[in-house]
Amino acid sequence: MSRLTRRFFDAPALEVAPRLLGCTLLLGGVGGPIVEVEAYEQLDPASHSFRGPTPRNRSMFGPPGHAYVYRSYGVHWCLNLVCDRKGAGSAVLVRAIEPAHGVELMAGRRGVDAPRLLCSGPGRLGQALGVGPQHDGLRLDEAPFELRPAPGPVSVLAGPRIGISRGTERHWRFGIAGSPWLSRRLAGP
DNA sequence: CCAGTGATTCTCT
DNA sequence: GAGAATCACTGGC
Repeated sequence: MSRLTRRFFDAPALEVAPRLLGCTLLLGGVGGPIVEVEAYEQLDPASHSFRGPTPRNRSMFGPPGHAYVYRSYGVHWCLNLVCDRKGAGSAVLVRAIEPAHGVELMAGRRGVDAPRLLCSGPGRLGQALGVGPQHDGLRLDEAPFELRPAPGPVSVLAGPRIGISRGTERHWRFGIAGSPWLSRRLAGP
């Protein structure tokens, strides 16, 4: 793990999540700027790590700067970026990116052409980038992953996380204000 | 709005 | 080990 990547992710997911917005995420050269994320911490009833390590979530308890990939609803592969020091059970769910690189490949994998339907949502994004169980636990600073810093500051909005039944009072979903690529709109200030 | 989807995890024997 | 509930979603009504 490179020093830079280690330092970037060695913080609670709640801190790392907004800093990821605007950073370009690629898998096999396919991807684009991250526009929407959610933070999950261990002391968080909505988090997979809430009840401690299990076979599925073990990557969440591994070193920061690695991927945690899980299968959702028996269908979708969703991508998380592990944060904080070893054992913290802290990660950021990547919910949406702007389809910028490999758009044709994304469209082929997704079976749709509409750009809005390629990467807007964690399941869609996983399918578009070709995320699978083979990526669970991989480092984010080497192939097939690539993570580039944001070119400049972005305007961040926060709101409740999507699709959870507990921990809904925590407004730990973050998105770039006004981005047309969000999976759902975020309320303004 | 709600059905499909199948692994994961909890609870009770 | 078996039965049941839950689920960080999507797509089609």
